[in-house]
Amino acid sequence: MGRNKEFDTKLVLHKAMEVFGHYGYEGTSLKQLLDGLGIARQSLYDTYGTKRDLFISALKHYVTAKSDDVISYLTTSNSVKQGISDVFYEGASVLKDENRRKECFILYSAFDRMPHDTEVAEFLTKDLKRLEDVFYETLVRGQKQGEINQRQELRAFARYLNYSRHSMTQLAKITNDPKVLDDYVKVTLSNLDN
Amino acid sequence: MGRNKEFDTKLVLHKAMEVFGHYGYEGTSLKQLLDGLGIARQSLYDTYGTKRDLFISALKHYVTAKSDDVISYLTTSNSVKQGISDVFYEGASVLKDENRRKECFILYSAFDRMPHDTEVAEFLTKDLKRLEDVFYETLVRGQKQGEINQRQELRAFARYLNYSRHSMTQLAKITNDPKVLDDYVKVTLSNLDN
DNA sequence: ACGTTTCTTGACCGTTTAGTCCGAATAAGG
DNA sequence: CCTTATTCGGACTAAACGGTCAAGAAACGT
Repeated sequence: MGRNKEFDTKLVLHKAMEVFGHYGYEGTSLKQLLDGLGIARQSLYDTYGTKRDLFISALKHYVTAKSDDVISYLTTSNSVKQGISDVFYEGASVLKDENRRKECFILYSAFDRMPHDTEVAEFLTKDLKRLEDVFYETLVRGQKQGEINQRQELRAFARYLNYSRHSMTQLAKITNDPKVLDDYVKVTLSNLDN
Repeated sequence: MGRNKEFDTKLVLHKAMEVFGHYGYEGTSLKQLLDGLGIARQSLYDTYGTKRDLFISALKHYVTAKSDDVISYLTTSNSVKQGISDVFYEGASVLKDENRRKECFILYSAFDRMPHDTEVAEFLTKDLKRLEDVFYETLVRGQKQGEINQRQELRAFARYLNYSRHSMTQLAKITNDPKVLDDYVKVTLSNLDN
C-alpha cells in the first residue's frame, strides 16, 4: 500500500560517499549534496534523517563492506602471502578505477573528523582494531605454514600492513598517478619476503 | 613610530596550523579560529587578510620549513641510510610529542582540499615532486656508495619513501598510539636493507 | 605634547547554512 | 474509488557564517 520508493536507497548511499569524499563533510553544502544525490530535499530528510545521519550511514556502510572484503581475502586464501597480496592489489585496482575510486574518499573525510568527533572516532577505532587482529592472526598462520620469516615481529608487521592499507586511500586522494600506487604496493609487499 | 605589534606573527601562524589541523579548513569557524589564535578579529584581518589567506600562509610556512628540514637531512648526511633513517625518526618523534604534533595536521587539511582547490593542489604537488626528486638523488648516491642494493628500482623506492613519510602524519592523526608510529617506521626502514 | 600605529570591542552587513513546513502531484494496494 | 506512501518544489525560519566599519584606548617614535 502506498507509493514505492523511486530511488535505490543503497545507490544513493554510494553517491553520498562520493560527494562527502570529494568535498569533505563540512565542505559539502546541502545544495551540493542534493545535486549529487539527485533526490529532492524532503526525500533526504524522510529517508536518511539529517545531513550528519546520512554521513554516518554512508560511512558505516562503506567501512563495514570494505573490511568484510579484506577479512574474506585474508581468511579464505590458503597462502598467507597470496591473501595479503590480494588485499593490496585489489585495493589499488579500485583506487585506480576512475568510477570506483570516488566513494573511497569518504574514509578520508571520516579520518579528518576523528580528533573532534567521538562517534566517528569510536567507530573507526573499533574497525581498525578488528582488522589489525585479523592481519595478526593471518601472519601467525603464515609463520606456522613457513611462509613468514620467524624473525618478524608479527604485531608490528600487522600494524604496518593495516595502516599501510589505509594509507593507500589517502595516497590516492592526493595523487591520481597510478604509478605512485603501484610503486607503493610493490615496495610494501616486498616486506613479506624478509 | 607607532605602536608595536603585541603578538608574535610567527607564533600566531603556528597556532593557526594547530586550529586548522584540528577542525579542518571548512570545519574551523571564525570564532574558533580567533579563540585559538588569541587575537582580536580585526587584528587577524589587518595582519593576515581573510581566513583563506591565513590558511594559505600557514600551510606554505609549514610545508616549506618541513621540506627544507628533510632535504637538509638527506643531503648533509654522509651515510644515505642514516639520512633517510633520520628523516623518519625525526618525523615520528615530532608526531609523538603532544605539543609539536598538533600543527602538523594542517597538512592533512590541505591534502583534503586538493581535489577541489587548485591553488592548494598546485602548491602541494610541486613540493611533493621536489621532495621525491631529492629522495631519488639520495638513493642514487646510496647505490654508488654501495649502501643500497643494485636491484632496487630507485624511482619506485623514492616514491615509496616520499609518500610513506606523509602517511606518517595521516597515521598520527588517526591514532595517538606511539607504538603504531614506531612500528610503521621500523618496518618501512627495513626496506633499506633489501 | 603630538602624530602614528596597533589593539580591543561591539555593532553591523549580506549571504549561506541546515532544517522545517506545506501543498500538489503521483503511484501503489485494497 | 479511496487510502496510504512517496515525490517534488517552493517558501520559510532561525542561526551561523565570513567579512567590514567605527570608535576609543594604549603604546610607540619624534
